[in-house]
Amino acid sequence: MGKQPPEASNGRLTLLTLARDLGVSRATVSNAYNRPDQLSPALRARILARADELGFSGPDPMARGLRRGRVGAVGVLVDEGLSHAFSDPTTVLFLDGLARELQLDGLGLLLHAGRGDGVMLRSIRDAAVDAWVVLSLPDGHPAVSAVRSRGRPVVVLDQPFLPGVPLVGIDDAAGGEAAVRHLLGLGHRRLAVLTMPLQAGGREGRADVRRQQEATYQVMTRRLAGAAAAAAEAGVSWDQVTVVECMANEPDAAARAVAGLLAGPGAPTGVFACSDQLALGVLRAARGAGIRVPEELSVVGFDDSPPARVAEPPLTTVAQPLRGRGRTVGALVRALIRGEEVSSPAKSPVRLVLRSSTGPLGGRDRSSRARA
Amino acid sequence: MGKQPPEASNGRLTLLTLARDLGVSRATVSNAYNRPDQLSPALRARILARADELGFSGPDPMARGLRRGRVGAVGVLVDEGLSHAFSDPTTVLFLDGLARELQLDGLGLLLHAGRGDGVMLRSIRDAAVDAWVVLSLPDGHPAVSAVRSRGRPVVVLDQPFLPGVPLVGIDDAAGGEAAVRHLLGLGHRRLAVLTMPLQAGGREGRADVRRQQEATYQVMTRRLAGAAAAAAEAGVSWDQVTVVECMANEPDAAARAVAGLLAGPGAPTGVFACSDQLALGVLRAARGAGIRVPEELSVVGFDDSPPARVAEPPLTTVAQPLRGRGRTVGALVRALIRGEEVSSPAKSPVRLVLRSSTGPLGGRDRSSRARA
DNA sequence: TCTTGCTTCTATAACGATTCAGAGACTAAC
DNA sequence: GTTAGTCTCTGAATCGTTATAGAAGCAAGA
Repeated sequence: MGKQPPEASNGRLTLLTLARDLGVSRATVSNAYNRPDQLSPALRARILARADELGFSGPDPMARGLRRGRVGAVGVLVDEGLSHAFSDPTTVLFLDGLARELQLDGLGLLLHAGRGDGVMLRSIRDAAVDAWVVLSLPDGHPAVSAVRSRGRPVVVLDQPFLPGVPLVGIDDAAGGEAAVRHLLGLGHRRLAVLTMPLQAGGREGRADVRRQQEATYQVMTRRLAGAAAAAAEAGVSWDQVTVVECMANEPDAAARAVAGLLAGPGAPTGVFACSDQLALGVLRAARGAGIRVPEELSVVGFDDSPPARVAEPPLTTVAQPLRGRGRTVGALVRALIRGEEVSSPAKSPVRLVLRSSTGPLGGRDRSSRARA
Repeated sequence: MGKQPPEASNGRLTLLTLARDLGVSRATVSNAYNRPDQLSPALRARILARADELGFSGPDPMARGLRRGRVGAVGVLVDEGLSHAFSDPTTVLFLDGLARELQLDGLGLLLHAGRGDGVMLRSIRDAAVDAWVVLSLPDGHPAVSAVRSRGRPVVVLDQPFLPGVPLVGIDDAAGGEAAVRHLLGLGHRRLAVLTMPLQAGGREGRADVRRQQEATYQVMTRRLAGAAAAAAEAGVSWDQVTVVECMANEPDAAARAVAGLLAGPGAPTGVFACSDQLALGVLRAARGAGIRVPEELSVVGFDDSPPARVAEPPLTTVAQPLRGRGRTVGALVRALIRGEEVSSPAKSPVRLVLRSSTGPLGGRDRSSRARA
């Protein structure tokens, strides 16, 4: 009998308390929870039964985390507030896929939302997590460097690009190209493109080429580049295409941003909205202005989120694997936590889903053309 | 010079590494981060600068958590999957309010979703959190007892009721009563009530009184009781009111559940849906069946969630403070973590918001009656 | 009988920080 | 010159667990 550890008269229930009570060692109690093969089934049963009796709910997660070097949680960094993030079906599906995948290893999701202010940075410094997932943050967002300096594995969705950090993304340029090519193919020449905020904070209104290139949201830059490529291919100068930036990735913002445009002279006959959320806003604005879709106005969205399917009319849109991206990111995170080396997977291809929000220029055809 | 701690040649950067490097004690480095008043500004600056240089991102959260007894995270328990929870605007707003309030103390949100299976229970046991928030879980959900046994503060939203555990809720009965009284006041006598799942799993179709009373979701029980009280008051037997249970709290589920009802003989002229999500489904079903709202059918929702305002037509609904409930719960959690004693606040009152989805029986009035 | 091996359990050393009591040095007051 | 007080900083104890090495007991094989 060596030096006795101090009396655990603390009140708090610990492994030691239980061990004393049962007359066994701490290690044995620990093994009862973590390594059943290390002790006789009979003793294990006795320990667990007594634990239950005393109301001991197992080893303290913090101490275990310290000792083992992992806590079983993954930090998720999202832009803006939570309600903002959650009101976007795209994000929600991503998180769902991510959570499902991580649950395979019993990993939880620790959400961090904010604009990168002091509070957010502090909570990043202090967060007990095994890895990080960065969710479409703009280049230069302070939270990103805060996360990197924590020295834990990181996986990025869409952006920013960080050397040596796995990134899961899609071929945004191809998506933008497909959308605009589709509109051009239907005969539309008076085009408008609606973008999410191009820089943190956002700004409502026309975005000239300069603003387009200065965008800190590369996803937008790439989709616009694709759109421009399609235009060039059809001999349409990019200058003739009205690019409008919205204050936020929400239907309301889009509806506000296009209201004037749709009513004005030389209104576009085809609109490519860089997200379904924005496209829904366009539909709403059109309905408000008495403009028929697709007879008078064709609208293409991006994402193929659930609301796109039930929209009135159902949206033609660029589909990307939403929940699937979550699972992919989750799988990478799990591998990184296991200590494996991983690299960015190939960008998922995108695919244009044709529904009823687009039609030939001047078309009067009301028949359903859904070929999804 | 007493016994030297072992060489920190580990590779990993710790307080000790930094202390050695600078020729100061661990305690001083710790103070540089946590108690600036405990050392000279000059030394503190030197320490932080050197930390930055070496890429040391501050004290290890796990070790700090163990020593201090808190980690800076709050566990949130939600029913079903995350996507399910997030697709409900009510939940999203609640979480947003909760996150904002918790952020005041630098607390993050650790999400746990699931049906109470082994995986979920295990992740509850292993989660490093300072407190728990239980989000409308049915009575007897296994996750609830798992959480309670962890011995940390708990706050419940809506249900289940747990002795000694603060609960934030609203006056559901009054809400149900107001909704049905409103319909009765407009002259409606053929009524239907649409409920969310009454028990875990849900079931689609008519719910007889027995099923209503066996509901494990007390929120439903109470709203139904209120509705029944209003009916009784007007001399309408509860038996004459068609109560239909939906498979899920989603518009689609509601639309499916009422499709037959609206088409059939003796179709109701007034519907009280126990949530806006369900009410939206009713609107959709009505539109699909060519039934005009409110001329031929009046619909009342519950929650006053954002979609209710932009619905077509805008929903008459029972308003409850959505984001506000999140803040209230957050404030309670913060107080509990500080060690204060708290008790359940009074149930927030509810209030009927009149919009355009309800009208007098047989009414043909198309003028806007929004008085919200 | 001695060795070998297996099973079951224990003692002890980390894990990386925070906190408390106090050591020195220096200043201010008497 | 002594005492008291203030600033800085340090040493050691502690948080509750897991991992490692090894002890004790027993059975089997040579």
